[in-house]
Amino acid sequence: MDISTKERLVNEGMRLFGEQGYRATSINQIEKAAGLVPGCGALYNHFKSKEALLTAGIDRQLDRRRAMRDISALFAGLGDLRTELTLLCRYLLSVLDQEGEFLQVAARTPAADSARVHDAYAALVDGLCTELAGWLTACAPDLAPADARRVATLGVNALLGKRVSSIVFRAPQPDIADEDYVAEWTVMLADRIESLRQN
Amino acid sequence: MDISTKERLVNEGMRLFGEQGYRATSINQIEKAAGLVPGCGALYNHFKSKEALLTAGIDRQLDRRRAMRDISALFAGLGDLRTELTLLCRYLLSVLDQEGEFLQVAARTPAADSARVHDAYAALVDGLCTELAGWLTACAPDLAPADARRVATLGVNALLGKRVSSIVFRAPQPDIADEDYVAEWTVMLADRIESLRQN
Amino acid sequence: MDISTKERLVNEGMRLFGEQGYRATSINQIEKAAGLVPGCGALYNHFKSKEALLTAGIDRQLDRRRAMRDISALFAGLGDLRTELTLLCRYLLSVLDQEGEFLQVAARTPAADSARVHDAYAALVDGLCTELAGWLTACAPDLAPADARRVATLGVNALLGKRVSSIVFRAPQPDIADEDYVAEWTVMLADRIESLRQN
Amino acid sequence: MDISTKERLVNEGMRLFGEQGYRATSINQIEKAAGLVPGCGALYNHFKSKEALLTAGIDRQLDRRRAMRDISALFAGLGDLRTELTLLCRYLLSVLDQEGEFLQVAARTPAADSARVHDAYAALVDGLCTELAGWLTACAPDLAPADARRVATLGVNALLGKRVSSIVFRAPQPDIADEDYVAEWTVMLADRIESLRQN
DNA sequence: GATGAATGAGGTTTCATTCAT
DNA sequence: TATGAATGAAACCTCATTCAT
Repeated sequence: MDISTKERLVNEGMRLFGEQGYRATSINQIEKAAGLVPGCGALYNHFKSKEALLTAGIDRQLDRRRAMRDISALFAGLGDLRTELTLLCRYLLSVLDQEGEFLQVAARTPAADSARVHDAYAALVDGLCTELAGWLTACAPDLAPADARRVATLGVNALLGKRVSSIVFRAPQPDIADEDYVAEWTVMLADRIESLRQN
Repeated sequence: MDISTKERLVNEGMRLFGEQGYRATSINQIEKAAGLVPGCGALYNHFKSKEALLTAGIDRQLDRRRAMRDISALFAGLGDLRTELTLLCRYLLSVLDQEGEFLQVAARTPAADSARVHDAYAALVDGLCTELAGWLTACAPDLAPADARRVATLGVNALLGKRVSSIVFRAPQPDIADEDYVAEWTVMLADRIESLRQN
Repeated sequence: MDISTKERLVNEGMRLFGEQGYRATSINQIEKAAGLVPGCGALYNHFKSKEALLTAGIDRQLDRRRAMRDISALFAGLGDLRTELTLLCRYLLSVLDQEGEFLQVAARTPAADSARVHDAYAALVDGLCTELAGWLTACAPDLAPADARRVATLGVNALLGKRVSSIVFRAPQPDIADEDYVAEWTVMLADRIESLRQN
Repeated sequence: MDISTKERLVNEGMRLFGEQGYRATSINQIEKAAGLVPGCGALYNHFKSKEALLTAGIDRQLDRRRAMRDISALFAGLGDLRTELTLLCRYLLSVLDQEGEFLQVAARTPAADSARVHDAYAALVDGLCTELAGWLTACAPDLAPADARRVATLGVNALLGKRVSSIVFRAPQPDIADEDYVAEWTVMLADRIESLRQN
């Protein structure tokens, strides 16, 4: 029920890193947000340094991601390509949404400040592409691996671009509803896969 | 050959803002990079404040963008949908590459620091979508505007996602060459448009 | 014996503000004078800003003044007008001497820097005039209030002018000893009051 | 008709020194107020340094004061002590008003910044006391010089206190009109002088 | 005589961190 | 575990002054 001080520090730290960037966020701000008296370095009772807090936040995000992995396997075998693609698209979007805070942090934290952040980003995107490619292959076994990979990458990027716009750049694309976007995405990928299978 | 101090300040400022973020970049760094003695506030002979330098940089980027606009009109009328789409895709990627520094700055500058930055981002993406949608409509006049917009947004996002990954998150997707990506993008959009025209 | 850092900061701050003026006094100077390492912003552990330090100093002065108030009541009822006036004159001078540091600060701090300082000054002088006028009335009940006020104001100003010269402008009037000045002041006011009573 | 740049610099410099203090006033402010482009050091075409400008301003004030001196001689010989004292009181007040800007500068400029300022202040007050004492002696030749000096000093201080309150501390004493103050001052000094003559 | 640019010094304030309590 | 205080470094920015034009 009670949430520990350490956890609160990670929560507020990641939130503020996402909003303002790592360098632009002061330890005072984090302490204040976590309900501690700012300026007293209470954070140092829980983390060795500011960077250690960031690392802990990233690691927590990686853990969460690992826990979510392979949920997409549940969607397989429904038989209908379009239905499965729709579910998968929604799944990918929800992953990106869950990673929204992390995406912000990664975007606002230059590689010089934390290599780990950028490794985690690369792993995230690569993981999603691999996941989607694997699913495409599972669902259309006669697809060439390179083809699957190419289509999957484009599919992931199309979703990533949309979410990055709204989450990182805070510029949502309000003229197109998520529903319609998912539908369009599904059609394009399904058509393309069917077209590739025929060759 | 001669490049004015003011221009050098904008150049180096935007470069550093892109690399490190606005807040994380110090005026000393910018002055040093521009060949001035740091710590003397020489920057303030040219700009009222750090934020004014950022604003000048954004405005310069907006000017450059305006100058590039409508070049895509040159590609129209080649007759072959796939050829035109290929050119257009390359054009969009080159625009994003030219805006790379700006994308970095925008990603690393929270809205609280500069609303103008985020307005410029929204204008950029919206402009590209509008441009692409307009081109699709010109090339397939029987396309419903909403359809064109949807396809265009997805197309732009697919490119944006790719470039943001490499430019902002410094996580290129090296397993797929740009050429192949362009080809895939072209095929998917062309197929989709042709499919939409038949209805 | 022990005097807290916060108190030391107020002490030294007010002393330096008095000597040099508020704007001309740097926080480094104050920190150094208070025995802290300058340039580290140690002052900010105790005060929100430079202005907060000034405000604290003014408030402390106001407190001290309140504590001194109405001591003059002790002098009343001696029966002899001249004796009482002499005591009162010495009292007023001692108040001004105690407020010497504050007078310096007020003189050297333009209203734009701190309205509170100038309010405090007005309250001080007005308080002294009121106090003296009240005493005159108590000691010569048939005096018209306006007459008492006028005489009191002139009496206070005559002392204020002398002390401001020496304290604020550092130009003492060494040709006349304080004792003689007090005597002259007493005679002039006593004569005037007696003259006013007869009408 | 045209007022030279140099003169404008002295005018605006003294005005700003009076309002804000010497240290708190920047050369940029003075240049801007004088209609020059700030930050270009145009002031240095006319004065060797900021302090030289202050010195020039003080010297100009001293010149003006010298030009006014001995005007009081005009009032002598009217025969009526009270009439002459009234005129003299008005004269002294007008001198203080004319020196208002200088009084501000002197109050806000610590001695460390300019010894000349404080010498000028001492000379001003001493001059006024001497002038008044001389006039008292001229008008009542049987007055002991020490008596005259004492009364004169008190008289000058009573006016100085009033004007310093309003000019330097910006705390006018609005409950008593200048007219009434002059009348009270006249009566008190006249009574006192007459009383001294009888002994 | 006026200006744009440069510079060393220093202004107020914030920051990450440490330490005694 | 939390806090108040201290500190070195560095942030943004201003200042007085100089110099070439």
